[in-house]
Amino acid sequence: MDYRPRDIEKKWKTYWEDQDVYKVSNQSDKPKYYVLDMFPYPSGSGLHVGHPLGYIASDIFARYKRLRGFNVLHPMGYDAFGLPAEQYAIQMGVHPAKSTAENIARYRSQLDNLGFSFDWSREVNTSKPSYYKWTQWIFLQLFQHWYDQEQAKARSIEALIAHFDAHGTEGLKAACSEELSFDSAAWSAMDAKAKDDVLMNYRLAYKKQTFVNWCEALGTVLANDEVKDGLSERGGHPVERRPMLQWSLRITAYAERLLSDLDTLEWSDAMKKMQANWIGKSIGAQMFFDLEGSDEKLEIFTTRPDTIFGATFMVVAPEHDLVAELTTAEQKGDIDKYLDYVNTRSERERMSDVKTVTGAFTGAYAINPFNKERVPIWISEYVLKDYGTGAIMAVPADDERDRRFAEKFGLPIIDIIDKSAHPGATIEDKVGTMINSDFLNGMEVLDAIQATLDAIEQRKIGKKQINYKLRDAIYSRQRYWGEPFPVIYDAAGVSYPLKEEDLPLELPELDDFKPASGGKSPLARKTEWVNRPDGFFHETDTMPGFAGSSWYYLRYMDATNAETFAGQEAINYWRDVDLYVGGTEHAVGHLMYARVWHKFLYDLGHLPTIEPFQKLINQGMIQGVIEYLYLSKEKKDGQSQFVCAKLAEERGIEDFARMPVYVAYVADYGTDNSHLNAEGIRQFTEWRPEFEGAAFECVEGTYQNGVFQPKGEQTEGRLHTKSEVGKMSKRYFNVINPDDVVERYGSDCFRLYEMFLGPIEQAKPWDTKGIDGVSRFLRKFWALFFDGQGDFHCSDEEPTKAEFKILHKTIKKVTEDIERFSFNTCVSAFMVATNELSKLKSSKKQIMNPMLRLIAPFAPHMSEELWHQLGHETSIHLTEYPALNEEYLKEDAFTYPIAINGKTRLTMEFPADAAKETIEKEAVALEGIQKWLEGKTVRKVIVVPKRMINIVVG
RNA sequence: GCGGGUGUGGUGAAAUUGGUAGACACGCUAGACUUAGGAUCUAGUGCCGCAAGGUGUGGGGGUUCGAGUCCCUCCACCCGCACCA
Repeated sequence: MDYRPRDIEKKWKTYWEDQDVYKVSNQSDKPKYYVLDMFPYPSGSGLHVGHPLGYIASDIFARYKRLRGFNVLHPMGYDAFGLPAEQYAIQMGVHPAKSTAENIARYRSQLDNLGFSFDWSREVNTSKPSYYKWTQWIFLQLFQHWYDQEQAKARSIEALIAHFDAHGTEGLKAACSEELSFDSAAWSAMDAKAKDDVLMNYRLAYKKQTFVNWCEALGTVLANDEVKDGLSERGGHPVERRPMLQWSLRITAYAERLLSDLDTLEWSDAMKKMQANWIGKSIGAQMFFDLEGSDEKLEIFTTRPDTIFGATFMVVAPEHDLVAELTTAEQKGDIDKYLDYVNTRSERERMSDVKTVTGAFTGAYAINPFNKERVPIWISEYVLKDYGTGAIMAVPADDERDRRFAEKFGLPIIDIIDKSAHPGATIEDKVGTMINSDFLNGMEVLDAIQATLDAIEQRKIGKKQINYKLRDAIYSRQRYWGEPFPVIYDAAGVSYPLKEEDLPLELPELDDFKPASGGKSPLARKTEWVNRPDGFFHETDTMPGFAGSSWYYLRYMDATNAETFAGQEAINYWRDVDLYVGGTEHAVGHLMYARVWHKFLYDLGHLPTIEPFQKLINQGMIQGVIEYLYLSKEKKDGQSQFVCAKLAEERGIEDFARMPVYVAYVADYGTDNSHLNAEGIRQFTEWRPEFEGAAFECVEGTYQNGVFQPKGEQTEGRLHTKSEVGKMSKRYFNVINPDDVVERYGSDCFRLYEMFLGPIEQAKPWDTKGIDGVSRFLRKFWALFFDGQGDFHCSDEEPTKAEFKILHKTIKKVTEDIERFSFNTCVSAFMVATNELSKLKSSKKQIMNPMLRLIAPFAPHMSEELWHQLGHETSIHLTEYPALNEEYLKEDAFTYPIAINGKTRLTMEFPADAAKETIEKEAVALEGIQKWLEGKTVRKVIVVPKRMINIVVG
């Protein structure tokens, strides 16, 4: 019988489905294990060979754990709300629900092609009302809770109101937008709107006027992690800072727990660092500076209070609330001019240009609380509104940026730290002895910091404070394709939560998805929906992409529950995700939000664990080869001219050589036109070396939405390329569809090959060449079961010791390697075993039966087929993992490498239990060794049992 | 600039605690078979050398009987963050 992977695979796929082999129950005596993949956003271009890498690894692990006796939850679903579907809707007029459903169908068929053991009965789709009902429900919980810093947990708004009724803000320690102070009488005197505003100051989901990342091209605001280098992560459009009334999540309330609980997780150090950096904890002091001629105080934050005597000026952010008040009449011109300049600067410019020193003097002075010196107050964009208090004391002697600023504007610099004892120390290192610093003189920096902190608290001019870089997450999107907010407003603008029984608040139908005017969501145009019959108004913003993905792993535990987001029993059984597999691109976004939601639900008593994802594995990206094409045209003067340079400019690509290949219009290529499509466009989905330097005729043009539009006249030129390893993407024409590979080699081969490519966490370019080796291996393995006539011939004969040894060596190696997620070496181990068994012409049931169970997680179809050929009636995937018997691994002898001065010269076999002395004596006496010892003295002989022998001579 | 990572044959890579560097594959070379295949099998394949031998894990230095592995230093590339007070 020949190995025909596609026939086998279809047969067993149907069998598994019919038998519900991968269905998992929430009740079991077995220990639980939860293996989760980051669910995909079903994009229009389908899966490419890079996507399944993590899914294959997690599937192998899930199957392995199942065989080892665990009740394994291994689900899959779709993150189905999002921008691309909506962009597509705007362009093509297709409803996002329709295109999303089509994309999901395509993803499903691609996933089904790869032999995954997902329990599809638990599939989630974040855009379905039955799912987003609970996204809205969790949002309402966030809306109706606040964070009590004293108890370090979320508490109900009712408790907060009770506190206000009794004590006002007295004794309240709460996470809030700004510190408020009122007594109970003032609270009860407030009208509904005022009370609503106060509560918004504390709610974990709150609405507030804030500076947000506005993306004009997308017509919506974006969260910080959705902005990269001042451009939107999706689409790469410019983003600007703009004040807008927006929903936010008070994730900063959880900053400390997010940071400290990282210690409980098995994540890579890199991943923990990324999270820690994003949280950005720093310990320092809050300090108040009196303002000359004003009752106001200027609040600053510093991590270096010890440098207070070197503070020769203050800098506040241009957007700081006090700027207008601080500015004196004669400085108003300068300040206004500077503010105009700041306003013209895009976020992008601001970020890319951090070297230029700019600023303006307000004319106002602050008073140094320690030495009562007058300190001028400046504004500059290097001080950020969002961090700390948006104001600093500048110490040019001890801070690089302050120094540059002082030098540019001629401000005084007072040396305060003597670093002469620390030659290599940089300006920012916390070492040295204090000078010119009054009571701090002579102290070491670290002591001085503590002494200053004490003095600050003693003099009541500030206090020790902890600051975080983490910002609250902007939670509003001015889009259609997202979860509607379950919040309504009355005519006065007071907000009310929808009742739980009114959930889900379904997304209304719309036929035009373009944003409404004035930065409003498309929903705002549907006035009959916005204006409710009861006189209230709907919120028209929708929730961001990360809403649905922040808790989907909980829904899988009990995916069809209509009463609650997941039943308590199911949650208490599954608890948390044991293994989470996904890309690093979610290091700060998704993983941070999911952790906050988890901790919040834990606070409310819905979850038994403090963290959602115990172990995290980041699969590396599978890259493609990008062939960039450029055209050169011979000019009369002999110099070549790059025709594409102009095109590149139009397309906003700075480096012409980085242009994707498809822009070329090749009218003729020698006599062979087979590489041209119907329009005569060469889409270089593969590159042939002979194209390099080939002459051709071309016209310039653009390529949009699959249509080439020629511009300009035909010219002659030459073709040049440059290749580079990079992202696999539709726009580079380097996408390889797993379906094509599977069709040719089978999905077992595809799975094995993706694992064989290298370590799971490493990025690597896809190269189909090596797959033949894996394919050969599978056929060789298959052939072990059949004789020369193609008849099944696995015998009942008792295996030899050598055969048992091959089996158990492989069991040991594969088991250890799976446990450390080293799947590439597992595949090697299978190859080695197969090569050895082939050589022995071994085909015995006692060997092949366990061997099949060992390889089953990797090659589920083939192993199932052979398992049934061996006479079994039930699925191999429901059996037990083969047991290791170390007895077979015991060696009678060991082949020692014998080295002289560390260089291996020859090898010699000794009995495993040979005494050190015997080995030493015999090794030195060997003829092959003696010739190396001539004329030299043996100084020492090192014998490490079962390792090596080293003879030291001199 | 800061933080993290990686550097090993022509290629993907392996070497789990310091102990025979290059397992396993791809590719290449030679050969066998042939119902001529995208098939299979055999042998070889780090580099230099006919060989003996030498040499070799980004460069330089160190610790050690012994270093791809540990320490110092420099270089290159990749990823993340970036005026964070």
